Amino acid sequence: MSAKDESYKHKKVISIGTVSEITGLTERQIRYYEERKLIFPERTQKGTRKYSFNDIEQLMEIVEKMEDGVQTFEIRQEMLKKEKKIDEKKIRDEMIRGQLNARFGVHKSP
Amino acid sequence: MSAKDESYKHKKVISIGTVSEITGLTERQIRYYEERKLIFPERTQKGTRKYSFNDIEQLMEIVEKMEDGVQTFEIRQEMLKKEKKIDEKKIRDEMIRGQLNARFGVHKSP
DNA sequence: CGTGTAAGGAATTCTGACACG
DNA sequence: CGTGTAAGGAATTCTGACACG
Repeated sequence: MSAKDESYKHKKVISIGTVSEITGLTERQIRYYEERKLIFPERTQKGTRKYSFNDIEQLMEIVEKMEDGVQTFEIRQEMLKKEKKIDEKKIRDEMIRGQLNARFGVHKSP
Repeated sequence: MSAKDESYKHKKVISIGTVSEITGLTERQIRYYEERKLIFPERTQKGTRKYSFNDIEQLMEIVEKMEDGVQTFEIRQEMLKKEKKIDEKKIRDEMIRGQLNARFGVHKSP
């Protein structure tokens, strides 16, 4: 996926009414999941929430988990675990990259 | 590009205020370009316009052409020409496919 | 805990029109 | 032709709170 496609997915441009239509959730529910830190819309200057397609996908996953009786608190914990794993992978990758550079790296500026 | 990425690009979910922010155009301008048939937003049930990322890109191109002194009428004509070319290619492709099928095609149902 | 709802206000969007040029 | 603007109305969104359970 190119960087451009990524920007489509992550750019926060969709207002809550549209998100409600797409996901089938009420605005109340969508705001509540934000309160529980499951999604993180941006705000315009005057305070209206803006969501990305990625947020919508996240909401779809939340819906499924809620239907399985999972509580928002647990969903949040799962999210934090996943983030942690990703961060750890990043650190590992950077370490490998750093060591390769230290031994075989090309130094561009003199 | 996968079908999913395509849907991000073409799904009409962005309201005019956001489009205005992103493109730098006034709402007046955006509505006018619609009147001139340069863009085709969808409408919600209650009549508010919804744009896609593709529409935004289209608007960016319009901006450049307008800066070059091209009139909306001419921009529309260019668009129609391009569409025509695409349609012609589609027909050619389908004819080739059809002929291949007629001679060597596999018939799935007996 | 998760969600519905009524309340009041602020911001958004829409249309049709007049204006300038 | 392309765009600005004031006008009036309708639809959207926001917050904080009460309710149920």
